[in-house]
Amino acid sequence: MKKKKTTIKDIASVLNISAAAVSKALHNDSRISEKTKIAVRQVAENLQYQPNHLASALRSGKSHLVGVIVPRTNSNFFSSVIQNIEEVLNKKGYSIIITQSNESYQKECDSIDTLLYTQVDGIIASMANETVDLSAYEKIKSKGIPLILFDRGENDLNVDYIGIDDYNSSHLIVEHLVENGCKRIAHIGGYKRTRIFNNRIRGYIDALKKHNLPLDEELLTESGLTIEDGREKMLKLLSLATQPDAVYVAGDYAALGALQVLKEKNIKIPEEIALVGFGNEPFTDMVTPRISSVHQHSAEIGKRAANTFLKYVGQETIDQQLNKIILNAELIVRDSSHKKTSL
Amino acid sequence: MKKKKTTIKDIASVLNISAAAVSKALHNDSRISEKTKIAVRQVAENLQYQPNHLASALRSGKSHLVGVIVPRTNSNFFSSVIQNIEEVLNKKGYSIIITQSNESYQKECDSIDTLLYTQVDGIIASMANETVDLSAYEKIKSKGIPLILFDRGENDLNVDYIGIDDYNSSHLIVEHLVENGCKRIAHIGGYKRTRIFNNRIRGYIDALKKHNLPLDEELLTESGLTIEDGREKMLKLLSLATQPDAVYVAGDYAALGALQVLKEKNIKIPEEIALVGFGNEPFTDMVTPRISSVHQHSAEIGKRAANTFLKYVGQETIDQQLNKIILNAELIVRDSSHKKTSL
DNA sequence: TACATTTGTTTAAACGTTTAAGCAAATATA
DNA sequence: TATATTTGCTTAAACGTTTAAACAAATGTA
Repeated sequence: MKKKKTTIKDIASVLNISAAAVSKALHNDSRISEKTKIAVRQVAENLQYQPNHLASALRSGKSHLVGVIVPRTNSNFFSSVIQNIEEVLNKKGYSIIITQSNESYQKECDSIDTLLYTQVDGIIASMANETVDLSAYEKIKSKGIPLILFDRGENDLNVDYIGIDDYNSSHLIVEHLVENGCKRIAHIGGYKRTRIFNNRIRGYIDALKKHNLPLDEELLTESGLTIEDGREKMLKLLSLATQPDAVYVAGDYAALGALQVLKEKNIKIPEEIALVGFGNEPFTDMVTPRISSVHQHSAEIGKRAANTFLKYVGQETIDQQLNKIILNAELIVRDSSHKKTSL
Repeated sequence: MKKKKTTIKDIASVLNISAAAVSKALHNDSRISEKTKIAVRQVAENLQYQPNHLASALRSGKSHLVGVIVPRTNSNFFSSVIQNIEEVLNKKGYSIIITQSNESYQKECDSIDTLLYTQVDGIIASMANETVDLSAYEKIKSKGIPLILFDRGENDLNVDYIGIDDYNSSHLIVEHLVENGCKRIAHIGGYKRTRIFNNRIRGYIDALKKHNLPLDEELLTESGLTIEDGREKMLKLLSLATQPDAVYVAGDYAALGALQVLKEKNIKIPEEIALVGFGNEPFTDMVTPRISSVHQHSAEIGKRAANTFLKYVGQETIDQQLNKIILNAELIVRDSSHKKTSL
């Protein structure tokens, strides 16, 4: 019952030629006769030959494997990014190894170790919320492996980064809310230590200023942006002496939590309080009322990340720079923020 | 700038011992002195030694990599299964390579080839909707690599399978709908060629019989169960001479499509038509009205699948049997099927 | 005819590990 | 004391490829 795998040597011995000739034939080397090539391919087929990646990768020093680290896969954003990375890389003969950090720094370090151990040719990553210590990522750089960050990145690493213009997205949102007559706009934000959330907060603050709205510290909160966080922060906002008339939430899940609270309290959306999320998760279009949100061009981000990696392959020495690709995000206006009364 | 990676030989030459001794020291071999071990570990640390997986895997014949094939990762069910597979396997020193088939047979075949090429120690898979030709899967078996199927499986392959009791789930649903006074229950099903959907259809038919309800062929449809399919099939049901008073949809996305149509037509749910989905995707609890659905114990399925794989590791000859683990599913009753009037 | 080039192949080393076998020194056993 | 066992290491082969170097035979060139 023990299945012995066919190797290049088996093919060689059938044809009475050397293993090297077989290897070259399979790689279509110009110095091998057409006759031999055909014979080799035939025998390979018959014996169900499957090349051994471990051996070729070891010898050639290229594993043709790329590691992808994401906080989680069950968000539409990340799974779409992954899908597009895979699509681009598969075409070039690369496979990807996906790992989830579950927003845990420890898990992220483990993932990096596993990927380096597996001898990946490159790593494309989006950082966990928790991550502040960059030493694990420095390790990747020190191995001379290309590192590409997307969405959740860090300037200090001086590597390629692909993301959307978070700062400007906040401007789009605030502008939209102001146009709909909102004057007291709250922001349920992510943790400032994560660059993208910091940018959204800065954008929010500057946009308020631009529209001559006062910044009320009570209306600005930080959290992990889970559904539960959204509920909690929304309840807090509702308990204020003067409630906001709009809430801009930096993540769709938290926006959903906020929505639930508003509905439970029978607060009219968007008439009494307008709501805008971030990420354009499919469910924003499914709930009632449908939640306005920001589309992050996940497909484009995935493709760009993959192509950025490909730029480095074959390069002798990898000398990475802080090279940012910033895409314009798009505000998708839906029921939750579109006051028909203001038309 | 070119970073040369530290090998076992580098450590050996620093300490003036053989590479073999280093290897053994790192593996805590009993025949190596404590003194040497400490020295080796110290030097390894200093030189930032990272073992080369390719070399050890090639030599030992074990890659400690497991392939996971799913139709897609952006469904809560699959991502939860994956997360649990990973959790169990990581603890035992295995990493996983995730691939998505996107419900395409061709992509599935490519994935299998890639995984075999990568020399994975096993494959855990859920089949694409399209798949009818099993030869790619036979190939896995013929290589003597353990193959474990979950959710979407196939009896003919005679391998381990983990899933829920689809047949009985249909009974639970029909029973629940009957209890809520429904008499004309439609079923928007998946394609019969996929075992799980076939089982749901069989369960639906038998459950109707059990409750003395007539089977009306008009009320039973097959599709790919996308949102669009759900919309289409629902519209068709509404165009019938006598409309159903309940619809059981074999997938949550299609159920969502059906819900949208019902809401657009201002049909009261569940009073006029009750609705039940399948899969318990998070959004079923987010939409209005919240959709009743079947919880598939994704975490448990993931854990069981991983443990089933682990059962085979180290075994000289893999002799797989059709070994089914069938878990009881759970019906989560929500607004869309709970007629308060019947209380 | 003599030499150069091209063609088609072989040989052998290398990639970084693991591991069976061997061996000398130290320690235990009788 | 002589022999057996254990300890701690080394040597060398192996895993399945790739690839530089070598080489014989065929073909081209002058």
